[in-house]
Amino acid sequence: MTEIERRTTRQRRAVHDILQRTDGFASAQELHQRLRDVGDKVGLATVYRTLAAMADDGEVDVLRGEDGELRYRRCASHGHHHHLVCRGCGRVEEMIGAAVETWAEEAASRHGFVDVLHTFEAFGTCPDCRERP
Amino acid sequence: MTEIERRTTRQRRAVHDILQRTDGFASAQELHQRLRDVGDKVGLATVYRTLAAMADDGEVDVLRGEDGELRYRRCASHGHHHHLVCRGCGRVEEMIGAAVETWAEEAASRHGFVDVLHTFEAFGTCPDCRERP
DNA sequence: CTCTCTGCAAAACATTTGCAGTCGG
DNA sequence: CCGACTGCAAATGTTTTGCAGAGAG
Repeated sequence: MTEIERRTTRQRRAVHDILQRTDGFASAQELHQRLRDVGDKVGLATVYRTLAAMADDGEVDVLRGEDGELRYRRCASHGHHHHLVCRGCGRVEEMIGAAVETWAEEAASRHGFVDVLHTFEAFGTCPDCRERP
Repeated sequence: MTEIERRTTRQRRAVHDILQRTDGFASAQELHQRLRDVGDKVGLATVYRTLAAMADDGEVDVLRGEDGELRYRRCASHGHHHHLVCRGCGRVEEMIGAAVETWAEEAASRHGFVDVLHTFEAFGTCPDCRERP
């Protein structure tokens, strides 16, 4: 799946563009719908394949929502960081904290684990959505 | 879904028991299979419904595997904690650290978010599995 | 008795895959 | 031209749901 030649196609560009115009995370389904709304006809399967490829190449961030759905986002800050996602509007705040990283690494090595990757996601209600539920 | 009366049935007990005899996390599918192996006939749907109810009542820990599958475990330590799961054998180590909690809460309130829940999962390779890949 | 629980089959969903046709380089 | 890319439909795999009957209290 990795290190394969990628061609530049209309649909590839379309997915890339829609991702560029989208703040926060969006699922493949949502992106497909959004493309459809804009008039770009791209097959759902292609959206999935393209996103998978982009994620593979590290061009997009991926996270799994509370419901298990995969969500993608244009990769802005390339460093390792985590997210605070609003349940209501999907707005995303970034959380950067060396503390967690250190803690995770320390705990991992204490148990002798290697190749450890971790995910941290926080879901809550943002100020705006709190006012009008 | 919450605060509903729960009845004590054979299948309820069966699920509870199998969970009790299982170390680490297991998916609903796995538990259902295990029940079948033991001779306890319980419908798959019932396993799902029961696990959901138990999770709802805080009787079991729930975590979503890397593949998005939900996995359940008998709730040992009732406090809030996180997991270090071995990709190879599924072995689970618990990680307790006030630091993360504090950090998460602090970050959440800094952004004005409320009702914030967070998940942290670490996946790696344990010492045993490292030796024989 | 009453109301929750169960089983089974069907449905709902997100995601993947097989294939024949398309098209970038 | 060649092989990667696409669309569509069909397949997967997990989780949910509808409904009639069973059983706990």
